[in-house]
Amino acid sequence: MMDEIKKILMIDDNPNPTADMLNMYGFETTVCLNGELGLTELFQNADKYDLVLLDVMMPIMDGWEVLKSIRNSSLFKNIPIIMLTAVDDDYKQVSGLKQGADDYIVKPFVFPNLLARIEALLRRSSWNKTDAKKHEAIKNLTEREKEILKLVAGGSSNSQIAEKLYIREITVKTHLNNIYRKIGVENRVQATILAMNSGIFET
Amino acid sequence: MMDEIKKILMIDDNPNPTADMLNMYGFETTVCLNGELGLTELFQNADKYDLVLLDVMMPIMDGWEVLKSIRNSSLFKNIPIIMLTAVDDDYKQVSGLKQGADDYIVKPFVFPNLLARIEALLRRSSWNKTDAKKHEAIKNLTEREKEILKLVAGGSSNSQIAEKLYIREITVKTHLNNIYRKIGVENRVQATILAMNSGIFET
DNA sequence: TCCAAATTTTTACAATTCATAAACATTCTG
DNA sequence: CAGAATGTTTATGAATTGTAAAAATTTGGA
Repeated sequence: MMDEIKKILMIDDNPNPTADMLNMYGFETTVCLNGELGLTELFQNADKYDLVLLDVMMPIMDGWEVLKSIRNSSLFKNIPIIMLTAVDDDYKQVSGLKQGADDYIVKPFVFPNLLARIEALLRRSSWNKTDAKKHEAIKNLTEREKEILKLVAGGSSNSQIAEKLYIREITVKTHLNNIYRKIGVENRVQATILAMNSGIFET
Repeated sequence: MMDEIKKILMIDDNPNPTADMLNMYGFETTVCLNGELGLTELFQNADKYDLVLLDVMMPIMDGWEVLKSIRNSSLFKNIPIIMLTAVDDDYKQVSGLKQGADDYIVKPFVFPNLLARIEALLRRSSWNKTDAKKHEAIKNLTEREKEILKLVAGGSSNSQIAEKLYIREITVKTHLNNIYRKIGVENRVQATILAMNSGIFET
């Protein structure tokens, strides 16, 4: 495997010059100027980012709320998150770590300090985009495939699925094999687990 | 099916005379004097109760917190809950309904009023103790069976499970069949779904 | 200790699901 | 319209999973 360029999602209404500096140091930094945009960007590109930089002080939706939303998604249980706290508020920092931040840094900060923390976190992080990639893959299934996956994840057998969809059982099998290949799993149980965790069937 | 006696869980630090009245009207009412006891009782007898009466004004853990805890459990997504609000606080009532209460009644109330709401709710409720029974059944599996179910719900195949537990694959199959029978499912996907929702593997 | 019950393991056979490859119809898109 | 993507169908062998009955082991109480 090659060492890829690490991608950082920076959610901050005032990201400069940090974002530019990070890019100069070899990262690829995407900036979102408020929490909602940040969440949308992250959720829509689940397999893209290696780390999130999250500012606490933002209008509308503050960093703690964004943090909670990210961690509430089973998809992002492990993505590294560094909080940028504007004030040296010990209580909040501790509660932030409790809520699932991996580290925090107090603003204003010295850039090498941030850099060191980012690199340390990336080094020891177990965050692996494989799962996220699979969730992405689920979203990219065709409608028919999603329909079938949904039924599988509901506990139906192939023959029951065939009956419900008015197609042959053998067709179901073919679809399933395509699904397994596309989402990178080996059998229907793994597909079920992925489908349940992906949450795409809630809408 | 016979019409069984409906069982009510009343979580209230001052349940009289309501509980007695309900029993006189043919319900079987269990009283818990605070939120924690109530939650424990409910969770330990997941397949017992048909409806929860929940007082808002309680020391330590108020009714809204209890409500949240109940609804947070995937097991009790649908159990009917009536909140007993001590003050006519519109905001709280609305937010309570939003948080998952099915109805509320303002204290002090006229008993027939409560009775009517309970009966209406029970009539139209889709709450069905089947799922809860299955979750109970999972708890009652033997250690070995739980171990195997956990591995199944993790996506392992029978041969992988056999390898991990140092037993024959054929033994795994037998255990699985016993598991299916005990928890009332038909195949490993259904067992997986149940296991994931039961949450018993979090401890 | 000894028995009975529960748990765990094993066997043999039946059924379902999976893998692979190929063809063809339909729908979507530039 | 042509090409691409999607959906359906077929066929066959391999692998995995499910069913039923029974033997071995462990556990707990009389």
